[in-house]
Amino acid sequence: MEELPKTYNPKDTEEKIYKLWEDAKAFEPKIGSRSTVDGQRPFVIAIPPPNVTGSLHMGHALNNTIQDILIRRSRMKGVPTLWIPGTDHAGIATQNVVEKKLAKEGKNRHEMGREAFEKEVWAWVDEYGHIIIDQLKKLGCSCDWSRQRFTMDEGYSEAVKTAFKHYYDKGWIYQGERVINWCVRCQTALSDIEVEHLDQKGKLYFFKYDKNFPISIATTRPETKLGDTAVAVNPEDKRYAEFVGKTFKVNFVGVEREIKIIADPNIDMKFGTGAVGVTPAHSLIDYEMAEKNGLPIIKVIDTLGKMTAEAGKEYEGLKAVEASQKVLDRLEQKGLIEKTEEIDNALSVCYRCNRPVEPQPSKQWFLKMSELAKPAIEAVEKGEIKFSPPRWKKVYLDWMENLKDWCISRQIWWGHQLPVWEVEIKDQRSKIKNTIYVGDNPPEGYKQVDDVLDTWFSSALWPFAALGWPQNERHPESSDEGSLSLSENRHSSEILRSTQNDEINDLDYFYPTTTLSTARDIIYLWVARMIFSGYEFTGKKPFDNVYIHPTVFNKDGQRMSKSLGTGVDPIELIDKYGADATRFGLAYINTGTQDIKFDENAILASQKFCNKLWNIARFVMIQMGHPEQSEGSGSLSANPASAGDSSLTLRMTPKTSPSLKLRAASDADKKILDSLDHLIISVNSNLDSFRFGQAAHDLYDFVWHDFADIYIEESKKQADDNTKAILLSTLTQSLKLLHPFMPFVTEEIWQTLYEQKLVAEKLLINASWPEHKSK
RNA sequence: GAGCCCGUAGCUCAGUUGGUAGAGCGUUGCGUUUACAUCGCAAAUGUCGGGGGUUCAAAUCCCUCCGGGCUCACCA
Repeated sequence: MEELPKTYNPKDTEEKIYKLWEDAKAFEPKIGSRSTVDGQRPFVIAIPPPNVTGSLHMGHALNNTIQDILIRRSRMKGVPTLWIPGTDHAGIATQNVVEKKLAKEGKNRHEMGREAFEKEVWAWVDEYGHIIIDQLKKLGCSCDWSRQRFTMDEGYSEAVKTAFKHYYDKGWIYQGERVINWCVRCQTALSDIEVEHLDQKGKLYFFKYDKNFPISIATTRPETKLGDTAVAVNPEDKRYAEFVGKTFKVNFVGVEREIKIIADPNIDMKFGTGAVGVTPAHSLIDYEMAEKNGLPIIKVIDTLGKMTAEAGKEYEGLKAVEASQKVLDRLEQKGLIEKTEEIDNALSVCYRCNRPVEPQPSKQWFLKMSELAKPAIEAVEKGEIKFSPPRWKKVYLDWMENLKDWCISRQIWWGHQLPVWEVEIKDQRSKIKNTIYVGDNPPEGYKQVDDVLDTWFSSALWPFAALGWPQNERHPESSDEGSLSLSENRHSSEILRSTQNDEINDLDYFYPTTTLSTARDIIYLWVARMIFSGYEFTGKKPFDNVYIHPTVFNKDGQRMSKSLGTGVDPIELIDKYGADATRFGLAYINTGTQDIKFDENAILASQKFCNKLWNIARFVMIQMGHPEQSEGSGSLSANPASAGDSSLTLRMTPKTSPSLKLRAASDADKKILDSLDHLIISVNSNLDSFRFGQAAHDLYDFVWHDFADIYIEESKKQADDNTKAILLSTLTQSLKLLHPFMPFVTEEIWQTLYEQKLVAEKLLINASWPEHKSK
């Protein structure tokens, strides 16, 4: 063992230490028997699988630091602990990335065809999909990499098909024609929550369709008015009461239309003119009104965002914006525009590409939500699943209680193709489409539908599918048929731990998981859907706790965004300050609020803190090993003289044992041991309630001030064996408590302590976690 | 329109059950004594957004207003 250098250098240790853990298989829980420590269930976290296309951002860094803290502490407690990692295929996001790459090469997916395109994406995933995983390792994440999953590996795809068939057989999946959110850029349907609303200034135009029409209307999108088939007014509105039920023929900017006046209680009499032009084809609400009132539907904008033939010859082929201007010009010419107002408007955009969403009538697949929502609401209401901070419970419930059916089909190529095969059977009168769900063998002549499932459909299954559902599911009646031919499946065969017979498998042993830690913006997209999926497919909750971590903004309070250049790259922080400093700093600033304005100083302070700890260790080791060591005498290592002293080794039992407390000879001794006791209590209770920042503050204050500034200084005046024992014990306890936060330095120091026989356990990662016994 | 979060030292933020304001960075002065200059000691700086209320006592609980941010919602 070399002498410890004066300053801690992360670059010398991080890679080496990570390898040490991996070689020791320290991240892989043993599932040999059913018994667990103190009857406790295993502690399990299923990582929010990052997109394969992703690279680590601050949110990831924070979230995965949090998870690793929980995981490492649990492991040290002696509880069987699993952190299961993986990546998400991220349908639209990944397809967009690959399409962009192809565009640079002058190719596009339509020319190359679906099969070739999918190959391209797989190649892309093989080449770049590991990047984010490597970055997680750099951060120090102690995931069990032997269990790593991908939401499109074979076993997982099986899970998706099984889930789909299950819903379909229950009659909850149906195909329907209705107005959905359509992204003109991504060329696919989106679900309601995949649409974001940007506040914008807009213009509200007041006009009449033509001069013979009795009612003025107001709109922000004149071109859509070409598709109007009605005007809706509030039934209470006396101004228009006389017209309700009548139909007027109009010539609207050169296009002949019939407009019926209808009454609808949702119309706000105070807004605009109190009369709304109803555009059934391009507005979700208007579509509903049209259905109620039997209105015709005229589609005037196509899936590319251009005007259709139905919009009229003059407008056909124009982009929506162009058509809008043309309509306005025509109205102007005819003197039909009454006024224009500036208003605040919400522009609907795609959450993946930020381009405007164009509502379109379209035939899509939907999942009925009413039944699924019930147990998911109840579980959270009754506290079976707990949100932390608790206010997110309300956010979750508000959404769940107003759930609409989920549009699950997407018109892209990258994803789980719907396990639906169709064939057209010719009837005498007409053609009838027969839809057949197929597990394995679609009948002759059937063709699989093109659509792919929403990425979140597969993410929703994550906690149990990642653990081997449905293959690992127990079927008591027919257990050993082995009909699943998984032999060719590389991934699945690795994953299916002990599927056979009475041996315990991962799903049995590790599910339900314990804690989910994630960002608030995917409570609906992901968390809610995992909850109802969990109950539906396993009959159990997917996790006990949901921890919603703060959002990390930059110093100016702006959202961190790569494209806007407002982000901070955590990998750069790791390179600059070390992984431990990055982690500790993130934990340190994760206090009460739900927003973090990121300040790099926190990482800098943590780097200094790592160094402080390092030098405390140096000091203690010098005390232990070289009582009379002279300046510059070289190695700290080969001096087992006092280290080998058995009485001293005994004192090294890491718990703040009462025996050690009794030795508190001086006030300083007493004080440091008391403080350590309090620290153990506070760190444990803070971590139990997800108060990471508070735990980090307490650790920082104790180690730096109570230990280094005060006790170490005092210890210099009372250099007896008892003091040494307290120094060493305080150090080892601090290392243990800090290990989940700063795994690398603490392990590195521990290794030196071990080599000097100052501690008994070989790896800190396996050492026992300090608990306050008297409680 | 509904809901949520925040407003404490120049900056970024702590301040679990109410009890005479704290840290890091920055600023000023001193300091190389058995680890650490990525250090130590000391110092300065706050009407705890404004106002009202409860209380012996409020940054901490209640009300209200102002300011900043977020989310949901069928205001065309």
